[in-house]
Formats: sequence, structure tokens, C-alpha cells
Amino acid sequence: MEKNPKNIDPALSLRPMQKKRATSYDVARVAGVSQSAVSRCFKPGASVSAKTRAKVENAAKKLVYQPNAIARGLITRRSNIVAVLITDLTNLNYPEVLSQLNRALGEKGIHILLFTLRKESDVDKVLDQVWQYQVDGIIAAAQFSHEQINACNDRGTPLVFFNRVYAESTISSVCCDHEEGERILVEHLLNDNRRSFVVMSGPSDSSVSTARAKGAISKLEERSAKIIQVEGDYSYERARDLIREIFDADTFKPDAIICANDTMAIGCIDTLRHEYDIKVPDQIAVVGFDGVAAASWASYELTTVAQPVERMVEATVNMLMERIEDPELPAEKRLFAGKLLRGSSAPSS
Amino acid sequence: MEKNPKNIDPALSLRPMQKKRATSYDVARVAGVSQSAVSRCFKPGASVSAKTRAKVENAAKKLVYQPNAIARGLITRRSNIVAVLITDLTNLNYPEVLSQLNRALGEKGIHILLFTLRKESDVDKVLDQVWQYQVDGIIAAAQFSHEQINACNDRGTPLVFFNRVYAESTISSVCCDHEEGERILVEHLLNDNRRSFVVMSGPSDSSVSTARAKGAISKLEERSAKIIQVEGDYSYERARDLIREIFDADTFKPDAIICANDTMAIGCIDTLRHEYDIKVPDQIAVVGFDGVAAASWASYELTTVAQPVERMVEATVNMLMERIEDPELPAEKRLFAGKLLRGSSAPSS
DNA sequence: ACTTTTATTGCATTCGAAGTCATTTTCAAT
DNA sequence: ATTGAAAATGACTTCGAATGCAATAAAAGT
Repeated sequence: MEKNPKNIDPALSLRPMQKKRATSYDVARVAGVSQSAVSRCFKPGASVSAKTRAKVENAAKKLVYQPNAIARGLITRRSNIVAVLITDLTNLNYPEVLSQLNRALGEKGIHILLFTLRKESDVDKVLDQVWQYQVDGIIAAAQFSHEQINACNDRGTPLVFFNRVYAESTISSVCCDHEEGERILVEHLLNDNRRSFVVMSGPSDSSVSTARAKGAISKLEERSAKIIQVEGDYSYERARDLIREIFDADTFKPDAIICANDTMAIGCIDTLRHEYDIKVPDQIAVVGFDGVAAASWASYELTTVAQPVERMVEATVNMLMERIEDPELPAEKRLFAGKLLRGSSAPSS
Repeated sequence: MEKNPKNIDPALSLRPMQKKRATSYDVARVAGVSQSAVSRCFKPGASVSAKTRAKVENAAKKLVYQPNAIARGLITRRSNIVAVLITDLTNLNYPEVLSQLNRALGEKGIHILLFTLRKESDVDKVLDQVWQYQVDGIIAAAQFSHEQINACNDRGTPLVFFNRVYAESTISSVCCDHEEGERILVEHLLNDNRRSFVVMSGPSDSSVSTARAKGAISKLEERSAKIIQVEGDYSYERARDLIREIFDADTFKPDAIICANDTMAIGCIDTLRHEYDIKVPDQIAVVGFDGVAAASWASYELTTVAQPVERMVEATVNMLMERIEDPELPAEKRLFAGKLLRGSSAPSS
């Protein structure tokens, strides 16, 4: 190791440490066995004698050998990679989702190839990349067109949607029950004697927002409450602007605002308090959805519905893995109830 | 498309669409050219006649062919994948970082294999995975031991740290100038006639926290201000508890609190206002660091230093790519100044 | 028309691990 | 000692695309 006995062109020795990683052949040579034997040592449950295994393990350690997952993937047709497509990473609860996904998949030896999407139109471009990497499956927290879904089916790539549902029975998904969650929230507000509502939805192309709005409105109509509906975009700023529009117009006097997510709810609360000097929740109640960390901050103590992220992720990963093992499995939809988080009863600012 | 003219065993038609994707050989056969020709059609700048290219492109379209990135990676020794290791995805500004990274790398045709770390001790396990996937480089927003860094060097895997600096000149990193940022914040507070300070750091094993605390304290000592130092963990809850300890003890009367991140600053503000009825910033000023979205919310209007995430990400990606192209490039450290975001002067609650 | 030069093309090989299969070794049972 | 079953082993092939090289075709020059 220390000495360099061969007399070679010094220019050559200036070259970087040979970057070539050791291969199974190198290990085989050092261990004095065949390449097959080396391969078997790295395959759980393969037939290898203790002697051989010891020789190989020594050699592998000496050469700092790690099997090449790329080469392995080529022959096994399993990359042990799944693509995670996710829109809007800035959505406050996606980091949690991602981190949980990584943990759950990691436990099964699966890795995440991450794709973040800005616009829905990116899906096509991204799917092209996804095919090239021969991923074992796809987890999508983004809206797909039917062509895109069919493309996945045609190629036999298992696909599970996270928080997106499609009517078709052939599409697997894991979803929080947004509709029912909203109904619970509304029930809560009605019990609190709220009667005039603003329903602030998310962007219209978001199926999550649509489901939430639908849940809220269905319940409100059952009780024939007064409603106006406004379209936000999940952002604090847009919520602020909408509140201004409503309260500057001064034609509708709501006593409750139902927001499609927590961020907008917080935007509403801040704007009501700081710009209109309205007490929340005394004069107007505001509810959100998601249960993000900020919802429980003392300034807000927001009433909201938290998604059971951990269970949902667990379900997503299990469903995907099952379908990777057996692509014949029929599609399945799983719906998880959200958990109502009640803000404190009277935190006037 | 509509009709299925061939009379085949129905059992066969029940089988799934053949999952086998088309290979370059399939395309070659259909196009009536050699596999090499197909390969060249997908390599920019290769020598192919217009005639051949047309034939191949037609065939490729017909077979929905996508080159297999796994196989390509094996021969070219370039996976076009970089590993991104990131601790604590729940840190509020990492989603932004990730999303930017994805964009910047995507533009260069590089993909992200994502690893989220719960504990620092996970780095070893994760690095093993990283080697197996023959990634072209590593971007690390996590603390590495020197052995771990050396391991990367030994294998010739370019490594760039994001927001972690090491004294060694051989380690590349992109970092926000936390120290100087704090000094600016402190300057700001001193100009505002604040004299007694609490410095609330992050966890002691975080080099970012250390740098920030160091910057604040150096400046404070220059001006011989009164200081106490407490150790938080970047979380809202811990900040709240620390505030309680300080104000319940009632031995030290600060008029400013310097928090190592925005989340703790927000925790401090909420606790001061809602539990101690202290006006922020009138009676006590609170400053944070990071410039997260919540910092600018009307309830807080936090004075903080925003990291120039976009520029930092750009720099990180460029540095990494350069080193992937030419592993001989010397290490480099780039330090970006943060931007002071002044909260409004008097938002008493 | 005929030689050069240059641009295309295909053959054969390569990357690294895994699986098939035939062969050899081991070890227990007779 | 002999047989048979089970376990271990290695030679060889495979996965799918890229590439060096030699062969060929097209273009250019004389």
C-alpha cells in the first residue's frame, strides 16, 4: 500500500486515485472464488458456504466493494427506485409527507427519485424521465390526465395517487376524506351558531380543493345556511386579498370563513384582526384544513382537520409495494378520516 | 386499435399487456437499421444521416421507445443522478431548497435521489446506499464526519455542502453568511437602543446554529451588551418553554431576543404576547433568521435575515456540475450574504 | 472517370451483477 | 465403503445501450 514499486510515467501517477470502483470480479479474484460466488454472498438466502462467505466478505471489505445497483437493476429489472411526483413543495404539509415516504420506503430498501412540479403541464415531461429510469412504481401527489394514467398502465408501472382521487375504479389512491372532514368542521361551526359563511376554496384545478368545497357546501346547504364562495389559491396573500374584497364591499356579513387549507385560514385571521379589527373567533370564526404546525401556534389556535399523514403514507407505500410484487392486483382506493383539531374557544387577539 | 383480429388463447389475452418495454434492438429491427444507429439517434451530436434519423424516429414513436437510463448509466458510468441528503425536512425553508434544486438540476438533465435524515447517525447507512447507486455527485445539507467526507473523496464522488462549512480547504460548500447576517441583525437592534439580550441558539450540534450564535455574540461583545445564552432546538415549542423559564425566573430582563431561526422567534413572540402580555416589539424586540413565509405574516412582521436560496442553489448546482465534469477541480467555498428583512416598526398586538 | 476525403453505418465488445445449469463437493444414511 | 440427496460452486449468458473500429457510401477534388 505504501510503496509504488513500478516505474511508470510520473504524469500517470499524478492522475487521480483511480476512480474505478471495485467490481464483483475484483472481489472474486482477491477472494479466490468465482464472480457468481460473490454475487451470491450479496443475495439474501442464496446458497453459500460459511468458508466462501468469509473469504468474500474479507475481500469485499478490503476493496471497499459495494454492489453496483445500476448493473443489478439492469439484469433483475428492478431498480428499487420509485418516482415521487409532487406539486407545490411549498405546500406546508408536503415536507412531512416526503420525509415519511422516505422513511417508509427506505425500510423496504426502496429509494426515491424526486420530481417536483411547478405546473401541471410538467407531468408529461416528467413522465418521460420516469420511464427512462425504469422505476418500479410511481407515487403521485399531482394531477394526471387520463392519457398519462393509461401510459403508466400500458407500461405496467404501478401507480398510486396520494390525495388525488379519480372516479375510475381502476386507479389506486390513498386519500384523506376531505369531504367528510369539511362536513365535520361545518357541523362544528353550526353548533357554534354560525349562520353566514364564506367558503374560500383553493385553485379550481385542485381536486383536493374541490372535494373540500363540496363537503362544506353540501353540509351548509342541508342546513340552508347563507353562503358565498370565493376562489383562492391556497396562499396567505390571496386569502388576504379576498378578505379585503369581501369586507370592503361590505354587502355580505359572514360570521364564519371556511378555508380550503390552513395557510389561507391564517391569512384570513391576520387580515381580519389587523386590517379590520375583527375579533377571531368571537365575531368571526375561521377554520382551515391540514393541521399544519402553524395552526396550533398561540396566535391562531386554529380549528382545523389534520390529515393522518403517517397512516396515509404507510398505506400508500404498502399499496404500491404490493402492486410492484404483483402487478395483477386490482386497484384499490383507501380513504382516511381526518382528525378534528379544535382551537381554543376564545383566543381574542 | 379497436379490433383484435387475432384468434389467440383467451388465457393469453387475460395476461397483462406485455410489460417488456421496447429496446433499441426492437427499434432497430422496425426501422431496418442497426442498434448502433438507434443509439446514435439519441445521442446529441452523433453522426447520423437525415434518412436514418427519420426511420429511427418513426420506429421509436411507433414502439413508444425510451432509452433505458439504467443500461446507459452502466456503460457511460454516468447515472445523471445526484444524491441529495437533507436533515430535518420539517425545517421550514428546506422545501424551497428542494424545489429549487430539482429545477436547477432538472435543467441540466440531472435527477435527484432523495435521502432524508432523522439522526446524524443515519449518514453512514445512507452513504452506503448512495455508493450503490453510482450517483454522479452528492449535495449534502447534513453534517458529515471527516471519515465520511474522505470516503466520498476516495471514491471520487464530488460532494458539495449546502449550509455546512468545514474549516478544511479541501471541502466544497455553499453557505449563507450566517455570522455576518447575525451581526447585521444585532447592529439593527443596537441602533434601536436594545441593551439586554437573550441569544437563543439552535441545537449545539448544528454548525449553522453555532455560526449564527457566534456572529451575534461577537457583535454584542464588541458593544459590551448584556447577554444570556440559551440553547433551543429550532422548534416553536422549545422556544416557548425557554421563554417561560427566563420570564418565570425573572432575574434577567431582556429587551431583545435573538433567535437562531424564525420558527423559534415566532414561538418567542407568541409566548411573550399571549402568556406574559408583553408587547413585541415595543417592550421586547425579537429577531429570527431564514426569512420563512410565516415571518412576514401580519401577526409577526418579523425582522429577520433571508437566505438567498435561489442564488445559493444555483451556485451549489454549478459547483457540483463543474466537479462532475472535471473531478480535478480544487474545492471551493462560496459564501452568500443574507438579506435583512425589517419587520414593521410597531406592530403591537 | 478516378482517386481522396469525409460522412455514415454495422459489427463486436463493453459495462457489472445475477441467474441458469451442469458439475463438484459435502455429508448423512445405508 | 458405497450410495444418494443436498449443498456449493463456477462457466457462461443475459440485461440494454454506448462506443472503437473497420467497412461502406457519399461527396469532393483532380
